[in-house]
This record gives sequence, structure tokens and C-alpha cells, in this order.
Amino acid sequence: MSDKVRVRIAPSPSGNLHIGTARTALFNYLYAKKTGGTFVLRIEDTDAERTEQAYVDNIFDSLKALGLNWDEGPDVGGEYGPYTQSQRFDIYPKYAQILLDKGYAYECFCTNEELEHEKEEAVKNHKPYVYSRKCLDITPEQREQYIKEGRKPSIRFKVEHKELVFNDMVKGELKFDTSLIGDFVIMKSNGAPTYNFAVVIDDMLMKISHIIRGEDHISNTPKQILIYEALGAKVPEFGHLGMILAPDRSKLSKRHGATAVSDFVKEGYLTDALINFVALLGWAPSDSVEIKTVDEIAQDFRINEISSSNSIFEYDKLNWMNGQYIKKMDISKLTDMIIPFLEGYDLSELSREKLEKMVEITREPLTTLKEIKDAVPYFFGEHVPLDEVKELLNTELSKNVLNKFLTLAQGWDFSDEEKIHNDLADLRTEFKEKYGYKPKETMWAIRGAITGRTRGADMVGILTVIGKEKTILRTKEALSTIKV
RNA sequence: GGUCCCAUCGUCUAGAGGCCUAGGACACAUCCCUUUCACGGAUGCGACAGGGGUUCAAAUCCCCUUGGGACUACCA
Repeated sequence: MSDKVRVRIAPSPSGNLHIGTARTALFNYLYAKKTGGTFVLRIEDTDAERTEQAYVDNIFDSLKALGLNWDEGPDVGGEYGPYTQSQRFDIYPKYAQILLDKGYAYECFCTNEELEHEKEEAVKNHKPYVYSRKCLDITPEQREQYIKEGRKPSIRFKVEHKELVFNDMVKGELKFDTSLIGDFVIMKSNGAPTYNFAVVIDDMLMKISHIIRGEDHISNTPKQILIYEALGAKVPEFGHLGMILAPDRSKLSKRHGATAVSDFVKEGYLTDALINFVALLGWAPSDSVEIKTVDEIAQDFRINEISSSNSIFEYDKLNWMNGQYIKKMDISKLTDMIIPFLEGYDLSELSREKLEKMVEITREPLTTLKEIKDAVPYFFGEHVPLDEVKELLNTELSKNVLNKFLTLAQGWDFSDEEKIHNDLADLRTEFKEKYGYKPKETMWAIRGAITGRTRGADMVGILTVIGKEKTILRTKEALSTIKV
């Protein structure tokens, strides 16, 4: 047995990969990277009702997109497979039997009605619900009787009453009074293991050394430790992370917008930005440089310095960060990513080169990729709607500027960016000196005519992308609307 | 109801008894830069939940209160 760090992420495929699960996966991944350990992916599909293959695929894809590659898992295999719980069903009964044989577990024939009744009683008396142990000492005769009746037993773990203490990697010492736990079911009457049992068996068999998960699992931990102890297995280290909450401090759910990693991607968030953002929820870099790759974060990662409180998921900073990533990204890659968001435009109008140029000059104010769609309409089509700029254009100033601009444009080689840039600069100076037009007013006239807007990308860049023909056409059209 | 967790600017956080008249980032405001929007730069606004202790000294340790969260299944 080695002391190598082995961590895991064990999502259940009853939905797309949740952003919270992604963060848990990240912290596990970081811990593995930092310690030279192994990162395991296990799919917990015990609940056949809610499991769908599409979700399994989504989990795989999302994790990969985030750069959280696993060393062992359902697809890549590994020494301790299978890594899909539904393929491990024959394993659990064996261990349940061991517990039965050793007296750590017993069969329970209670019906749902009986159990419900116990619960109601507990609520009525303001007591915590603890199973009555009604079936702990049933006689063999009684057992026979139940079996004859066709009752199928569940198997309950016999909880030893004591104070259970463990040292949590992020929260410190945690104490529990196990007499409040109640003998919980480990094998359902249908033969399937319960979550608490299956995880322990799997983690034990997969030699998971450190379990980093959300604090919603804290109350499961004593149960799981009890099982490890009963089995004589080494108890792993636990670390419980605070939760990610919505701005209203409730659990992050669909009604707050995106919750799955793939939802964020559809909204135009970059997975690099997402994972970076989520890393900062509960963890801070030692050099206060916040924009970092996962590998850089791993270098600096200290698990005991994770914040133990919950954190609220606010979009402001995510948006800012996403914008930072968009600005820094390689143009060709960015263009590839942006194309799907350009739905509705005829991309064949632009060469790849011009498309990249367009992306280059429009990327700066973007906060999400989705915003590209509203930023680029004037790069496409012959004409441009002038309603927005009608008044701006209908002035002496615009008329003068556009007439001059037209002559200039007719003489330009539109691949000569520098020439255009200089001519435009001269034009601004000239009109400023001659008529007192402010530089921005001069440009507004041109921008208005060419784009139908008063704001947008760099004008020189726009011109080189749309070319001479459209420039002249649109300028003439704009001129024709001027009545002054 | 019970058990458990948590508590620094609006948000994410730095802070492990004196370095704190509490630092950074996002957001917001103002200014600068500028062919627009933006980017970038500068400045500003802005917090130790409350109350008790411990100590020469507390954001940091302890207790109580308050507030938030999780769990309370033969779901995972």
C-alpha cells in the first residue's frame, strides 16, 4: 500500500455537469496536481431512474473542456475499475454480507408505512428521527415468517453510539454524536446499495486517500467513517468545501440562469475563464494575480487555505474575467469559437482573413461571445439601415465630411490600412482647422454612413473588412438622405 | 423541530494577537487617454454582524445572541 494521493470526483449523471460540481472537481484536480497524485472520475449512476447517457456525455465533455483531465475513469480505465457504479453492482452485496457476518449490520423488514409512522412520531414529539431498531433482534422464526410473506429485507448498518471526531482538511475538527444518526440502510430491499454504502465501498476499493467534496456531505461523513471502521479499512482524509450560492443566497438553481457548465458555454463564456473564476470562489492566489491557468493555480494551491464559508456566484466578475480572456485569446482560435455565435449572418461574404480581422477589431468590448452578434451586423450585406443616425447625418457637417470621404475612398487601395489611417487623420485635422469640427464629429459622420451606428469597432479596420465597393455604395446612400 | 457548518467592503477575498487609521479584485463614481463604444491609467466610495470576556494588545482566541447555509430518505 502506497501513500500516494488519490482523489476523485464522483458525479451522478442525473443532469448536466453543474458548476458547483465543476468547482469540486477542480479542487480535487488541483490537489492531485499539487501533490503528484491521481485524479479519478467515477460515475455514480446507481439511480437508474434519473440517469441518462446524455448526461454522462455532458459530464465527460464539460470536464474535458475545463481542462480537468482524469487519470482513471470509465473511458480511460485504470487499475481499480470499473469506474461506473452500475457496473459494480455485484461488489456491494459481498461487503454487506461481511458486515452482516461481523454483526455490524442487520436485516430490516420494516415496511414503508411503519417507517413513515416512526418519522411522524418523531416530528410530533420534536425529537430527531432515529430508527427504532425494531428489527435488530428479530427471532429466526419471525424472519422466516416475513420471508414467507414475501417481504424483502433491507440491510441496516448498526451504528455504534459514541462521539465521533475527525479532522476536516478545510474546516478543522468536526464532532458528531452518533447516537443521533440512527441505523441507516446500506442495501435497499431491491438489492441496490444506498449512496452512503456505495461510495464507501468504491472509495475504499479505489484507494481514494482524500475526499474533497461539498459541505452538503458533512452529515454523511460520520456514517461513512463508521463503515470504514467496521470494515477495518483505512479512513481517508476529508475536506468539505463551502457551497456556491445564488445572489439571493439560496442554492444555485435553474431559475437563477445557467447552472451547468454547458449552459455557460452556450451563453458565450470561455471554459478557461469559468474555471479560473470558480477557483477564486474560496481560494486566493498568494501573489494576488487573479488571472491564471489551472496549472498555475495548481502550483500555488494550498488546500488548508480554502475558505470554509459559502460564496455567492455573481456575474460581474465572471463577465470581466471572460472579457479578459477574450482579449488575450489567439485570434484564429477565437474566430473558431465565435463562428457558432454568428448565426444568421452569411459568413461566405467574408474571407477567413477578413473574418479574423473583424473579430480582432470587435472583440475588445465583448464580455461574452454571445455579444458578438449585435456587434457586427454592418460587416454583412450591401446596405445598412440608417434610421438610428438619420439626424446625425442630416447636417452640413456630415455632408461636407462625406463628400470629402467619398473622393478619398474612391482613390484608396483598401488593403493599405496605413494609408487609410493617415488620410483619415489628415481629414480630421483639416476639418478641424477649416470649420472647427471636432475629430469625433467628423468620424461620427463616416461611422454613421458606413455602419448606421454611432459606436463600434475601429473605423479603419471596418473599412478594410467591408472593402471599397460597399464603402462607396453606403457613403452615396447616406449622402442621398441628406436634405440640408 | 433536531444536528452540523459558516460570518471582513454590494460581491469574491487578504488577514493565522501587535505590521490594520484593515490590503487587493469585480462593480459603482469622477478624471485622464482617445476617431465612437471600449480597453488602459489615476482617484474616490465602501467592511471586521452585535454583545460579553481573555490579553499590555483582538478582525484575529473563548462564550452568548443574531443572521445565513447544509443535512435530517430503502435520492445521490
